[in-house]
This record gives sequence, structure tokens and C-alpha cells, in this order.
Amino acid sequence: MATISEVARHAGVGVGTVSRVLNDHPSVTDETRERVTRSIEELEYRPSPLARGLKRGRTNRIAVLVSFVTQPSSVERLRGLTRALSGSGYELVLYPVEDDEQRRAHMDTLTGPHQADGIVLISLPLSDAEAVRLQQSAVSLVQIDASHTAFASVITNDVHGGALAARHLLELGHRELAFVGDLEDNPYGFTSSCDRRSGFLDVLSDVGCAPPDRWVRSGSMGADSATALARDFLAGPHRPSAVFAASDVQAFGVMLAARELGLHVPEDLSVLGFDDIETAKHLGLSTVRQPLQGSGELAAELLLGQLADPASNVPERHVLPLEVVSRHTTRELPR
Amino acid sequence: MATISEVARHAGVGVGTVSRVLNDHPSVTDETRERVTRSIEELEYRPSPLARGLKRGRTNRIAVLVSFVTQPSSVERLRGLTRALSGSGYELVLYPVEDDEQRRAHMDTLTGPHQADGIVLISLPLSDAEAVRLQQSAVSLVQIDASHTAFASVITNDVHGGALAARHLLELGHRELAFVGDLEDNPYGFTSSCDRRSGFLDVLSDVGCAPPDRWVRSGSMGADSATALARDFLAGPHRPSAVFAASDVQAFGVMLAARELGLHVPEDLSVLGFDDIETAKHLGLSTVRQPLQGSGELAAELLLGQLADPASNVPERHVLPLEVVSRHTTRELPR
DNA sequence: TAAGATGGTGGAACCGGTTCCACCGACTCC
DNA sequence: GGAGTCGGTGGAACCGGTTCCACCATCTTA
Repeated sequence: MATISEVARHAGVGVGTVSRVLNDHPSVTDETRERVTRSIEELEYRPSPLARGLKRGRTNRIAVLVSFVTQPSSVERLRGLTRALSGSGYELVLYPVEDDEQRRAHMDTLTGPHQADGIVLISLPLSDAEAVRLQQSAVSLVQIDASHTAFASVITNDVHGGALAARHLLELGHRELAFVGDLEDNPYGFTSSCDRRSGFLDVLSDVGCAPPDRWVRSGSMGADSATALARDFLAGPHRPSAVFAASDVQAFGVMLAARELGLHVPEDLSVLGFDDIETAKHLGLSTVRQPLQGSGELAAELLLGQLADPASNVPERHVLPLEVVSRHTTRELPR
Repeated sequence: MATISEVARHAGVGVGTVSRVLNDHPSVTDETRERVTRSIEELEYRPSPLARGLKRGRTNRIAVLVSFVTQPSSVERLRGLTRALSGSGYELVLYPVEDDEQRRAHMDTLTGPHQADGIVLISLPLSDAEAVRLQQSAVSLVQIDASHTAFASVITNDVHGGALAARHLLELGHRELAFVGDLEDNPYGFTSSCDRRSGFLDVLSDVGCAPPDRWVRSGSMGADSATALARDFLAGPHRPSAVFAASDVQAFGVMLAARELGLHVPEDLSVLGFDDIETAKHLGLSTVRQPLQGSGELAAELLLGQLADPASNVPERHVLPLEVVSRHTTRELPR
């Protein structure tokens, strides 16, 4: 594998000149540039990102911390990120977080020298202590689905989303409504599920349709616990006519419970999800859409902006719009 | 940010000694080691991976090339990879491939110096020319769902999988069978869909149940085209009693077509998928399971083995088992 | 024509580690 | 007691780039 000095010797110039050609420095004559370019091609030379990074103090890498395993919505955000990052010259290094210890270990790594020029956090709220350390290490950082004030963030209004869900189901004529969501004290401090619930319940209370407690349930993240919870209140003689789930995955869990009990969706039960992950479209799930891929794209653009011009770093909140997408799992009740 | 020479000065030793402490070299007295360790902690020193990599000629990075956007099954393989790689000391750099040009660009990058110690290819068959270049660059490589003979691979027997699907549906009493899969001439040269189809059709022919041509359909990857194809043959007066889809995503597409036409699954139509992606479980889809996460884990282990002991590099094929998982979308036909 | 400005170029120093070689003191052995 | 061995250590050289400074040829200006 050729090095820059071999290229220099081959072209009969100094290493500085080769470096200038590589970096499009203007003060090289066309004739010299041409000769160097030819040598580069003949020797199939490619510069070492390690050596370059060491000298420049930059890595051309963007670290993405994501609780990868548990959340399909995170995968969609990641897709948006990869799309917006492709062709930017930055590489994407994945730091999957499965538990709190991994999360700490990754944070520790990333505050070290020469790790990444920028960081994107997906659905991982920052503690104040972490925020301070990250600020000291002077790295650019953008949050998705979390919003510590020290850094820019891309979020949605979950309370509003819950309210949208409630109003949609009310408009369809439903009055007997249930909710299935995540536990409040989950390992990472997400609040989105709770916010969606309170937005949902507030609207219902306002119109006098507050559901009984046993129709408002929370379990650990994932479809399985949603199935168990829904089985519980769908089995009884008096059951809700519609269920709002705090995520599409949980909505699938509810649908599975319904199927097991011989209930047809949407004839016997309407199910409304939240997120609009790709499978929701494939399966015709009605849901409250948030722009998942869009959140990744926006985060990437913000980060690239900060990296291109560090002075422009304002820790602004970007609130993305929500919208109800009505597909085949909700239906209007006959009066 | 402290450097190794600052640590050396602070501890009153030479840089060599600090380096030896960092790398657990035995010839350091406990007393010196202790003093250096204390200085490291006091200065919050962390070594630069760039400098280390430059000198050692290794990057401690593993590159994963994956056609990320189109395939949920690839995401599951990626999960297996991340899990097996966590704690290995290697970082995972993602190279998402969206088109052939990106794929070439990434291949070109990765054959350069100091890029990655190992490469994992997910569902991206290698050309001979690429294989030669990769061999020259002396990088370790493991393929998943592709099997160029030059490198180790983790695969399944797709023909066998198609046969399993056929036999399962026959056992349930179905005789009127349809197939939906990918186009043969897809951009990346996948053959899995075709192999599954031929395994499926061979068994059906053997028992005299070969379906008519209009029940054997192929479209571009994804649920949408599957919906369109299925709508076509499900709408007619004479329709199949069961559909085998070459992937779970396409099975979802078929289910959506059924729902649109007012057909209930499995009462009016049995649907069998292939892959067993996570959503398949959530939705109770019957499917031919291949160990997706397991494929990622095995690939990671193989790669780590090669990296730990380059002499052990044998380009072996590892064929993973297949199994029919019967859930709620297939049912036994009454006689 | 001499002095100064200018643009192109070569090469040393440097980024922050690892590794090898030289050195030193202590210990062993004849 | 002197030669040889050995474990521990310091520091220079090196990995492969970038960048700055010095230098030179050419051109401008007095």
C-alpha cells in the first residue's frame, strides 16, 4: 500500500506538494497537479484516514448512540440519519445501548480524544452531569426524541399526539376507550409514553369519557406485555370499542390479543398506534404519525451544519409535526 | 486533553513505561505501575485511538456493509452483529448501501489503508473482481446470506426452505397454492427468493399440485408490490387457499391485500412467510424461520476468530437450520 | 540594475501513540 | 572480585499524513 512519500518520489515532487494536491490547495500549478494526480492513480494511492485524522485532530466520524434492540422506531430514525449522512464524507459509527452500563461506557469513550466529531443521541435523555462532560469535550451533539437544553434537539409534542389520538377516536364515535403504554420508570427515563397517555386522558376527561382504571394500562416496552395487558381487559364481558397504544409495536401486541380472543379488527375493536413505523403501513395500522426518518434527517443536517460552522451552534429545539393516519384498524361506529 | 507524555512527566517515568502499563506489558514493577495508574486517573487520560491505530496498523473497527433501507431482515442480522461485537473492543462502522454506486464506493474505500480490520457483508453477493481486490488488501471478511468461495459465509439453504413451506401447507390440507416473491434480476443479484420459489414449486409438482402461472408471481422487493400482485389473483372467483411469500414483509403485503378484499386470514386464506422477523412474532404470522440474529452473531464470532488468529482463516460455509413456525395466519383445511 | 514582492515548492516538525534498542543496577557464578 | 546475565526503564525512531517556514525563480517597480 503506497504512502504519500512514495507518491512524492514517483512524481518527482515533495510530500507537501502531494498533500496540497490531495486537499485542493490552490497554489499548485496545473502541470504539477496533473503529474501528481497521475502518480496517485498509477500507484493506486489512498490516504490513511488515521494519519490524516491524527494530524488534523478530527476523525470524520459521527457516533450514533441508540437503544437499538428494543425499538423499531429507532431503526427508522437511524435510516434517516444514514440517508442524510451518505455522501457527507462522515462515517457513521454505531454505539448500540442495551443497558445503563453500556450507555455509561459509551459516554465515557466518546468524551475521550479523537473519538468522533459529532454525536447523535436517539431516545436517550442526558443527565446534567453527562451534559457538562460533553460540553467540556467540545463535541457537537444533537438529540433526537430527548431535549436537554444544552444541546440542539429534534422532538415532537407527545401530549399533543395523545390528544390527537383521543379526538380522532371520539370523532369516529367511540366512547369506550382504553390505553396501553410503557411503564413510567423505564431504565432510560423516557417520558413519551406518559405524555401521550396524559394528552389522551385529558381530552377524554374533558368530554366526560374518562375510561376506568383497568382500561388504562402500562407494561414494559414491547409487544408481549401489550398483548398480556390487552388480553386482560378485552376478555371481560364489558370491553372497550377502541384501544390507543403508545407505540405501533404495542398496537400490534393489542391486535394479537384481539386475534387470540377471536375479535376482528376493526369490526369488533378499533386499534390506533403511535409512530407510523414501516410495518404499520404494510399492515394497514391506523396510527399517529411522527416523521421518524425525517427526525434522523433533520438531526443529521443540524449536526453537519454545526460541524461545518461551529459558531452556528445554537441549542435549539425543533418540534416536528404529528398527524393521524387512518388506515384499516380503526372504523367509524354506527350510531 | 492529556497525552501520554504528560502522564509520563506527571508520574516521573518515561513514555515507554506508560505505554507498557496501558498495554499490560509484564515487565513493569507493581510500584511503578501503581504510580502510573494514579497519574492516568488524576489527569483523566484516555489514549487516542487514532495515534494507536496509526502505529499499530490496525483500527479496531469492523465495517458492516448492508442494504439497510430495504430489508428488515438485514436489521435483525445487524442486531445479532452488534450484540456479539459489544465488549469485543471493536467498533462497528455502518456502510449503508442504497444503490450500486454506493456499494462500489464503499468497496473502494474499504480496500484502502487503515479502514477496517474486518468486514461483514450482509446480503450483498461479491463479484470475483471484488473478491480478488479484497483478498489483496488482506482484510478479514465474512459474508451473511451470500457465499463467494473466497471468504467464510453464513447462509441457509433456501431451496430447502421453499420445500419446507410447501410440505407444511400440504400437510394442512391445502392444494390450491400461490407464491409471491422478488424479481430474479434485482439490482444486487440476490437469488434467495428464486431458490425459495423453486424449492416450493418442485415439491408441489411432485405431488401434482403445481399452481397455474398467474398464481406464481414476482415483483420488486417490498410489501407494496406483493399487495398489488396478491390483489390480482385474490380478486378472481377462483382463488388459492394459501399463499407462500418469499419474505415476511411480502407476506404482510399479501395480508393487506386480503384485508382490502374483505378476506379474513386465516379463515378465508392462509398466509405463510419466510424469515421470522420480529414483527412476524408480534403479529402472529406463520413463517419459515431462519436464525436472523443468530446469523449476525455467528458472523461476528467467525470474524473475531479470524482477527484473533489470522492463521485460522478458512473460507468455510456455515449453513444455518430452517424451521416452520406455525402461528395464527395458517390453518388446517377441513376435509 | 538592484531591491522588493510574489507564487510555487521542498522538507522539517509535529500529531500521540508503540516498539525496539541501549543502558543501568543488581544478582549470579566461576 | 570481575565477567556475564537479566529485569526494569528511558527515549529515539517511526507510523503517514498536514502545515508552516524557508527558499528560489520570476516578475514588478523605482
